[in-house]
Amino acid sequence: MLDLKFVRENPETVRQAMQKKGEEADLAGLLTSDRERRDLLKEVEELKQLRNRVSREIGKAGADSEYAREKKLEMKEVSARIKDYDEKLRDIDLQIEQLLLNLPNLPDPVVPHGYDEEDNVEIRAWGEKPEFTFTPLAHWDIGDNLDIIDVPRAGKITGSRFALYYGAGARLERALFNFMLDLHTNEHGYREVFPPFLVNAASMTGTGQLPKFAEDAFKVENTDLYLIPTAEVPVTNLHRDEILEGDQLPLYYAAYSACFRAEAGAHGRDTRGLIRQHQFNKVELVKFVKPEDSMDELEKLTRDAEKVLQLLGLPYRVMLMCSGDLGFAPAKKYDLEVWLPAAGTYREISSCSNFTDFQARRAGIRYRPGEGQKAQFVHTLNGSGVAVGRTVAAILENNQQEDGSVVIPEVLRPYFNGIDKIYRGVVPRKGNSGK
RNA sequence: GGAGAGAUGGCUGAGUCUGGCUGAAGGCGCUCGCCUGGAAAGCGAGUAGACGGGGCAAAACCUCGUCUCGUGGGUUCAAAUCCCACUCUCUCCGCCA
Repeated sequence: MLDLKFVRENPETVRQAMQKKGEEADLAGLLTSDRERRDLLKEVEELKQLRNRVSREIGKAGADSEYAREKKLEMKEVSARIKDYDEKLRDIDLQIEQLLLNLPNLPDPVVPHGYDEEDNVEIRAWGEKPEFTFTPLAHWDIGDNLDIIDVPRAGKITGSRFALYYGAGARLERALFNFMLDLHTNEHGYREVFPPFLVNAASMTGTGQLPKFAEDAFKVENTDLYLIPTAEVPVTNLHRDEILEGDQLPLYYAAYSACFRAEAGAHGRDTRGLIRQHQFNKVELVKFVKPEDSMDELEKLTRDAEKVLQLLGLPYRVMLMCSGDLGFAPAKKYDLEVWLPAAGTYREISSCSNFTDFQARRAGIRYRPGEGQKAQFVHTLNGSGVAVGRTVAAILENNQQEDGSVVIPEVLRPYFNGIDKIYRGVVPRKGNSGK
């Protein structure tokens, strides 16, 4: 959310930002309502001042005094008018709130102008794309051949865009999020959080999923609760409506969670495999920082996410999102894209964003820079560290061997009792060397 | 699910029965000052937020006003205080992984 005062004083800046991002919102309506609100406010406050003053005087003069009898009728009238104004004001406040919640964040000046993913800028790339002496299979075929991923039965149990894992596949999923959490908590200084997977509407509004993107979320019937689309939502809302002390910052959190997305509007896209599921696992990194540090913190956060892919030996590139692909809430965003050899493309596996004070203002997350100083909004950041399902896909595809087996990345082997390969029928239990 | 208790500032805690300069006593904490070689103790002063108007080029800040005692409504000239609904927390019982 943008500051209403800022919007009032810089409408042209806001208009340009919307245009750059390709977002639509009723800016003119907002400015009109704001003007109307301030006019109303002035009138009603004058009436309230009058009523307050007279009420005090009635109290002093005594409720049965001549003065009281005379003024009571008059004030009854005033109260009725106040009530009338207050109702109008409440309507317009609500209107302003909604309009404001639908204004996108301002893009950072360094964000390149562009319209879609074609205009994103590659910042750096890492790793060697594997060379195959055979035609590499897609991960869904590998998973099927190894009997570790079962899509048909997940479809029977639940529906499309779900998968279930067996044996080494399930172990791989679990090994990955354990590895990621271990890395970020042990090496990168994040505090582990295990959050609720259901959140209320206020939390969804705080991070920006609501009201604009309601159709992307699963809502639990007969409740106010939503399945989280990312751990970003519960973790960022940890400090909703709080004032943090300046010396507490920066705060780093790492959270594993399942993520649930309706994928409305993605019909027919990525229908096969693990790339686009209604439910997937992810380790999310969330930071609360001082405004002046947030751009540096975004760089560090991105590096922390990259480290996961580096240790897993997965080739990837870092893309700076152009204005048109930036999205609603971020001011600046990097995507990490992992190499998927079967399709011969890079696919997004992590998204690292600086939201500046956009979420903080929505969620009321502030900090006190120093003793006696006025509280101001923190900057929030988050990034996937990283999406687990897509990592499984990337490992299966990049590490596949001609005999159909898949080499387990070195750093994951401790989670596999030392087994170094997944092949059909392998059981990663203790004492099984995998030979 | 049944029964009961509660929600007040950064924290703690009065005020609610008996409505009226109470945005709210006291304590703790914090800030500044005095004291001290320095510190503790002691003493003095200060210490909520949001919104709108005015001062200011603007921020900080100053000033005036309005709102806020879980949330929303009602009664009243006037509500932390009375009435209703809801939310949340705690205790006991039941059920349950």
